[in-house]
Amino acid sequence: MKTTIAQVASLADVYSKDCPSRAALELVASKWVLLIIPFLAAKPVRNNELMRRVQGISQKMLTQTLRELERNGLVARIDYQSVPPRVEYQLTEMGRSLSHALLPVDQWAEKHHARLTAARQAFDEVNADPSRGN
Amino acid sequence: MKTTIAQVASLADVYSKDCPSRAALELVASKWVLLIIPFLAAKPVRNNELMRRVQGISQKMLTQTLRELERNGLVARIDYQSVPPRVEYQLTEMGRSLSHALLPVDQWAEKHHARLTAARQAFDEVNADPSRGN
DNA sequence: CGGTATCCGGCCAGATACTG
DNA sequence: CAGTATCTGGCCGGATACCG
Repeated sequence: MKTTIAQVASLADVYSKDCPSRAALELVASKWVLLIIPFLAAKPVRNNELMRRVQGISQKMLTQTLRELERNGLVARIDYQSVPPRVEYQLTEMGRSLSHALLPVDQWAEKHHARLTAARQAFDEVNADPSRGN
Repeated sequence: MKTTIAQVASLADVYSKDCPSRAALELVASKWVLLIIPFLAAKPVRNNELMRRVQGISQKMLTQTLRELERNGLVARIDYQSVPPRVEYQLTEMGRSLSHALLPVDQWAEKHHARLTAARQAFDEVNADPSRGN
């Protein structure tokens, strides 16, 4: 698997300022989307479990993200109309196709984060504030 | 190619609030990174060409994004020290591995944007502001 | 050409309180 | 349990002007 010039050349729309595919890209360019979509790929999940498993997300951001994903047809919201309330979120078919694209990104982050940190530290050391003078 | 439960279960760190891999994910969760990294995969590119091809980006955001990618070891900045100035940006090996993960996301956006738009319009119609009352 | 520096409005997102 | 409503500070990013 190698990125070829032909593959990149095949991309055109996303580089166009006003193409709707740019909007699609911006929808996906979100850390919460990057976490939630692959998480839903395993099984339908309730609001509460997402709150616990996607650490650091607030109820507000969770609802907001899920709503936006539902609005764009990526996630289906299943309300069981029961008491106490029970709501499940699951991927649509289009959502599943997205999870196939996003999972490798998450895996990449887990695999390379140590090298990123090392590179960052090296860079910051070389470019340390010269006004301190040493 | 199908996303399995095992694959998602293999992800752990990114869902942890304080793991560095979360920071790695947030670095990538940017529309400009999503556009610039795959674009550099084809060949080394100059600042000026990026400005023209990545439509809508400002000089400020371009420099800021490239600097952050360079800092994290994903992009190398080649300054030819010539007059007039000539600077090229190219992917490092780690940057190339990232482009392999990001290209499918861009392709997904181009392929599905029409369905996203359609879903959004349908959703907004059903959930139209009820206070208007009809 | 390839950047910096500075200003500033707008929206993002956290905190908090409340609801069916 | 699964949300909504409201307030607010912070920072993101566009616009503009300047520099080697």
